Amino acid sequence: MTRDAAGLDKNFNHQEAEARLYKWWEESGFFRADPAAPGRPFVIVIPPPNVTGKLHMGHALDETLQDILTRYHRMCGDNTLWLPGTDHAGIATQNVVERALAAEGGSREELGREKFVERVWRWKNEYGADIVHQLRRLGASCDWSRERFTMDEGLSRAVREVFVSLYEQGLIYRDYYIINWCPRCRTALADLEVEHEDRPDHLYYVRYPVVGKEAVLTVATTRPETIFGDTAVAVNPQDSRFQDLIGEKVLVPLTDRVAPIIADSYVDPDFGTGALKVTPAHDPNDFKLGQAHRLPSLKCIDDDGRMNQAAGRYAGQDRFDCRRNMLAELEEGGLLEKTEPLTHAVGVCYRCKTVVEPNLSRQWFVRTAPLAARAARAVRDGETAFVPKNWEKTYFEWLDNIRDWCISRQLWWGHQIPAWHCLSCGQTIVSREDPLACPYCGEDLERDPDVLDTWFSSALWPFSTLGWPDQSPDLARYYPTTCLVTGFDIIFFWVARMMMMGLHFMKETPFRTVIIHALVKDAEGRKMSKSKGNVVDPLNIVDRYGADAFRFTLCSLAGHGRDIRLSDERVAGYGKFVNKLWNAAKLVLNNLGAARLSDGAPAPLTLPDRWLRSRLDRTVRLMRRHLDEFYYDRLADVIYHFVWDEFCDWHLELIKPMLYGEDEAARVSVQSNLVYSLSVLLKLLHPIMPFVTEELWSKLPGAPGSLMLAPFPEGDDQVLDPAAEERIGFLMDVTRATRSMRADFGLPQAQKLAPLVKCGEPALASALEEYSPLLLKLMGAESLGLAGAETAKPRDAALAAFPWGEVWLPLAGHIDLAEESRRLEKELAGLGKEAKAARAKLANADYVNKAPEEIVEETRERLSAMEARTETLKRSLNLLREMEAP
RNA sequence: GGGCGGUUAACUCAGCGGCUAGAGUAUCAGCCUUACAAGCUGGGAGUCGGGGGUUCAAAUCCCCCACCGCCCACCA
Repeated sequence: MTRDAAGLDKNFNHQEAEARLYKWWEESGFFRADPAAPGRPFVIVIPPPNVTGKLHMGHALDETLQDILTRYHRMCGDNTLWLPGTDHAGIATQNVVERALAAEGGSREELGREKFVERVWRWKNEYGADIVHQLRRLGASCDWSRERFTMDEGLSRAVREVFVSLYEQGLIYRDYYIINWCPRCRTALADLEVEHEDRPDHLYYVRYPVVGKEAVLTVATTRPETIFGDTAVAVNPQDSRFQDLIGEKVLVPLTDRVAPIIADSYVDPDFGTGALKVTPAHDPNDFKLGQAHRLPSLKCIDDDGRMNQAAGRYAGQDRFDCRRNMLAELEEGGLLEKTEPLTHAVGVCYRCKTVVEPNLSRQWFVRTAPLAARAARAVRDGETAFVPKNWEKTYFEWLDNIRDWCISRQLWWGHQIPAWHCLSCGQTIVSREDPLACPYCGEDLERDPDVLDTWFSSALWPFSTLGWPDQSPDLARYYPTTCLVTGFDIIFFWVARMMMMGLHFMKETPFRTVIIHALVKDAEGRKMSKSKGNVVDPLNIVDRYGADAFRFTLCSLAGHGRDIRLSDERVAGYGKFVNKLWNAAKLVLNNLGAARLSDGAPAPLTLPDRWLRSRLDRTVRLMRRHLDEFYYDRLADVIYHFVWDEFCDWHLELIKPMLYGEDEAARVSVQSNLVYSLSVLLKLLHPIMPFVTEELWSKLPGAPGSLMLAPFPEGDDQVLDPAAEERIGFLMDVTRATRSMRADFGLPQAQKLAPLVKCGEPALASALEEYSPLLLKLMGAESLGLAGAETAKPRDAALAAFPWGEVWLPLAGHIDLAEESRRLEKELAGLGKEAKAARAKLANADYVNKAPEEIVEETRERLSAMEARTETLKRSLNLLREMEAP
């Protein structure tokens, strides 16, 4: 590829530059944080991706938003740390390795616990790094020297310390309870880990003969197989239909057991038959009823989802096979009254979608009430704020209704619970150090086989990664963290639990701001999923359009909504933006003369330069505001339009004549402003588009070191220049009016024009005189004249009216009178409508009296300007009519 | 059952009490103007989901309705 004088290729070669620049940044240690360094801390801990994961759009969005903040604050001179890492993802990872084993014809049971865990570690070390390397492709400026893993030694120590402390404080306990059980994963699940899906199903009406009476009690159930675990039938005590049956007994169908008929107000008389079968071992509600009425619990389904001995001859059958088979038997025996279709919510495992089986078992729980109350209070008191704020309601909703958290999992991959059970005396020991023998009786101990919920260790992430429980320098300097950036799907799973643990153990909120972003959907708004085949691979986008274009796209889409629709066209559009920037820089860099950035900020001399500096300053302020308030979409919008519209379309075009001209003083002034303003643009863009900006920075004469470490621009009242903005605004009006009239009259580009401007304001008129040469090319004009106050508009000239005056375009021989009349009439009509509305407002006494003074004043000014323009247009139109008339 | 969003141009979205409701894409017309045709210039395009209310003023605030989506939930 050919390079120009400034050393720039024709286009930005993102493939080559991204790899090279990232390597340079990383090797130079630019990402590394130093707790001993000065500066206000700015800290983000990454939401750790699962080691099993491949980088998907959700990560890409999440990491991009974090990197934008990180790079911005690093440039602001803050002591910035973005701490990366991965999560061991208990069930997910175990599933992956089990599948691999199965493919080899093995199983984890065959291998045994120790060997299996070794095998998972090998898998993790081999493949777990994938996602971490993929993050680098996006330009993520994480401090890789601090990378952590939820099962590394330090974090494991933190987990153990937390478990033991909570146990000692009575906030962790072990008990029999009905929990959600996944028969496929063969583990308990927390309530949160159960997803509810509406599925079409059936309601079966089953007859329970009443013992010693002719009566039959019919019960409606969706799960007839649990009949084998029935230990009562319940009715509502108010229900007149069943008064004489309360206290009697029924024969449980297909068994030889009898069960009492009990009364409880929980039963809804209007559902089904008003009678409810009670299976305390396999239904949470029934479990409660069982406790209240001291009913026995009878399990009829085993941990693998098969019926047990309680199911008699159905023992060993899968629960759903059993259902089918027993229904046939009920039918035959005349015990099935009827079957109705029913759609209801079925709980399924969030990992494998298997229908969960509520199951009575002994598990470990966290007593959440006190922790949750504190976590809610921290947000109510403003110690932590959500952005956007409305997510706080969701957060409160969950915390205020929280139930105890089941944390034990019957898996092998994870943090094994530090509890030992004495085989002899039955005591349980929970300890920081592995005990050798039972402290109560001296006999042998057996370690509790269960591991902890993956989210238990993630809950500690903001402080465990910084060295806790040790009082490390990192912990002292970087806790609490500043921002947490994540999707709303894990507010409960993760955010709320980090709040609980952080507040409990660190006595301080884990982060000041929680930035909740939308979820990335496909272009049609559908969730991306493998089964739908609509998954877009972020790395494929990066390959095709470059990380910068991709990041800019994600930034521009990251409004405060609920979902983000990613389309290829959008990314392609921002790819063009990268190209635009590249080319603008090429123009600048190839025409700088001797100007160097190290010469310092120039004193702006020419009007276009003063204008640009002023506009740039406003842009800097806006960018900072949007960055500080996390308005990513506005951030992208502001810089996009500044670069494209103001810098490229106007400034560069305005200064070209001076840049290429003979006047050396003007040229040098323009050049020094160019090198300076380009440098500011690159800084502003860098957090969003790190690669192309760094590459251009390296070509900027006199630009020191890496752009990553350059100071982010600040607003400067000295360069705000409203007068320059007004003058350039006026020159733009003239230019646009002329262009527009050319188009309206269909004049070819080759046709040179000679517009005249009539302007009563001396300051503007003098700007026109001075800078009209710069405009000629933009308008395709050969001359641009200033009409004196007494000059009348030539009869054959087209007209454009402005608050400051008029633009006339003499069109001898070209003017189409009818066309010009149409133009003016259209303009007048629009103006008339607007003026009418303004007049109506001002005629309204209520408006004049009640609206704020400045609003009313503004309306008055607008109206008088409109009236002046209307007059001008009318005069011109009358003139035309006279000419048209024979 | 409870809660939260959304409905604005052909498409994707922004605006959330006060300039003639904006942008990108798409579209139409004219241009290869020595940074960029991945470009330049000009234009067209919207009863802001429906209905009611509050207000001097409503896309914006309140109520009702319709449709779409999401989350939470132990009615079998």
